[in-house]
Amino acid sequence: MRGGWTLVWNELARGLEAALRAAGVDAGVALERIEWAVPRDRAHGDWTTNVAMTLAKGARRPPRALAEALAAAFPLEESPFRAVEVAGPGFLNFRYKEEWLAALPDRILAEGAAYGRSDRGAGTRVLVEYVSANPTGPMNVVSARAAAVGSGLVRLLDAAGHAPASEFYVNDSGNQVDLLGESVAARFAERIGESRPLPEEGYRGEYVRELAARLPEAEARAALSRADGASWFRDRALELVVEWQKSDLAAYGVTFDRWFRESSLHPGAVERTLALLEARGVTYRAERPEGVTEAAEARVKAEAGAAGGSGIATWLRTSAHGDSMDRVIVRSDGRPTYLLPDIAYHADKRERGFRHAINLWGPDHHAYVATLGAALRSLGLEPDFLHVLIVQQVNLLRDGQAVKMSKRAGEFDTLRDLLDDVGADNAKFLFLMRSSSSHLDFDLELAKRQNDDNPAFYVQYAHARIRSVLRKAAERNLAPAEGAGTALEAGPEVALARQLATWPELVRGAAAAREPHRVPAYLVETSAEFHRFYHECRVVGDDVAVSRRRLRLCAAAAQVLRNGLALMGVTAPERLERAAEASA
RNA sequence: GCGCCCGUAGCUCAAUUGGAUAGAGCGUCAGCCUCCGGAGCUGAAGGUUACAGGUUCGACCCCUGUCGGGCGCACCA
Repeated sequence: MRGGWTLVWNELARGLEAALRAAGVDAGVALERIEWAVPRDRAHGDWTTNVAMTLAKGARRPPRALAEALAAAFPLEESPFRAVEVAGPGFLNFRYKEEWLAALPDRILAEGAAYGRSDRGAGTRVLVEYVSANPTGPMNVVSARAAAVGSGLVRLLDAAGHAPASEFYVNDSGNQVDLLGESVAARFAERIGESRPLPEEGYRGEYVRELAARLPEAEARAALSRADGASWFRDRALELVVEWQKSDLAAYGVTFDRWFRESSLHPGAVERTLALLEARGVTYRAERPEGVTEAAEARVKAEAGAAGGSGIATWLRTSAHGDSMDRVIVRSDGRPTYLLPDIAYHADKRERGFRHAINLWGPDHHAYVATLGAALRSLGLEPDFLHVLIVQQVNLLRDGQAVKMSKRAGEFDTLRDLLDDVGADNAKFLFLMRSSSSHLDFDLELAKRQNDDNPAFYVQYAHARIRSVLRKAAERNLAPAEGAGTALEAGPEVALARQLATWPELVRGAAAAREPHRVPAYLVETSAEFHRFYHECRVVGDDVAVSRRRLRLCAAAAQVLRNGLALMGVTAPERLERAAEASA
């Protein structure tokens, strides 16, 4: 084990290995698959494992008997545990030594911001791509959710010992940006009193006029009269929108290691990828797909009669890797479809050394997961290279009523609107609170509330409250105890210390499952545990020894809250100002 | 028609990758401030995990089917 991290599961694994040897069980590779958990029910101890049940069959011993043997052979003396019990069908339940818990606040404070970090990810390089909103307009609230989840996931992976990088894929080729350029050109013409039609499918939002107003006028006038002026407007509009997106995300506290331009893949990487696919023999030229599942068959027939079947195209055999049908990668007119540069982009990620690509996509792309995954496998990438997280839609509510979002009219709630309304901390906390795969009701009023209706506030309040107590203690020249404290008092003190002890495991598990929403849930629990402790235990009191011990525990709790909030990109305030007007 | 996601307390959501008696917040009801931040805390009520089968020591989780909701099914991106 590298580093000085407090990792209870390392202690457990070491002890268990010894116990297995002593019990004559050859766990072999199974040891890697053993699950350790903090039981939901505290009556079941501080840590539990089902190892006896999972190894029983291989060891040809009844789970209960195996558990008894392991419990007897577990070297408790040098472990953080005073007892191990066998329960139920064969669970092994461990209980902390009092002195181990009493010393925990010291370790937490010594490790500081590193408490909770581990090397379990073994430095695996992971590229997290998120938001990647089309550079054609303002970002919406789903992008805000993706930004919160994506940046949180990157920090979480880093804390768990992976080597993550973040990327925003700028879709700067194709019809959409051409249309944006045309739309801006039309609005610029309108601005200077000339006539240039807004394209049928053009962008009509008010922001297009704002973009037009920010163009350098002389150059824009010149471009307007040139035959090839459209590309000038497209390029300028694109740069303005990308800068706009960058600054909005920065205001939200979200930055990326790289903004990757799709245009950089054309034509070199795209052509190389096509050649590679052809060399692997996974493409063919035809008018119709050859590989089609029975389910998609009817649809293909229907399409053939309609607009489709317009000539000989190049197809990729994605159906060989689980897609419902083969897909066109080069149209009959020779232009690549969106799929080909996407494959090239992901091949590029792999070539850059990333072992996993985690993509956060909107709900409208979930059908594409199977297609891209199959395409990458047909290129020879590892089956587990691509991992897509669907970030589900957000329903904005105001006092329980749906807020209307009409994209057509250009009147929709943008990421910026959201920030201005509820603030970055509240937005991020609430977005991260829920599993990203489930639809989210986001109540704008609740998000601004300064009480425990609002979990972001609740956790920040707990932190500020602790800092306030520490300040109060300092006024009385009371400092937290140094060195190993005396044993904690049974009840709230021990309960709080136990809660703090599980933080590293929470980080590890959340990172492994790629579920950042476990972090805010843990922080809410920890805050509640602190408030309970605070309510029952006078911290700054007459007994100096007790005061200093409790201050130490408080400081450790604040450290854990701060570490958790940092993973979410949420601030941990030293004090909270009371809202100007109290609620009536 | 086909595919994917979802269905958990009145509401919004969890449930440590198949673990022990399914938990939080809100809302409802009943309590707690001579004292460190009451912006808080305690307790109660509230469940056939949509439904029906199956798999096994054990199922909200996996499999099959049914019902209900969302999304997607271009040589668009």
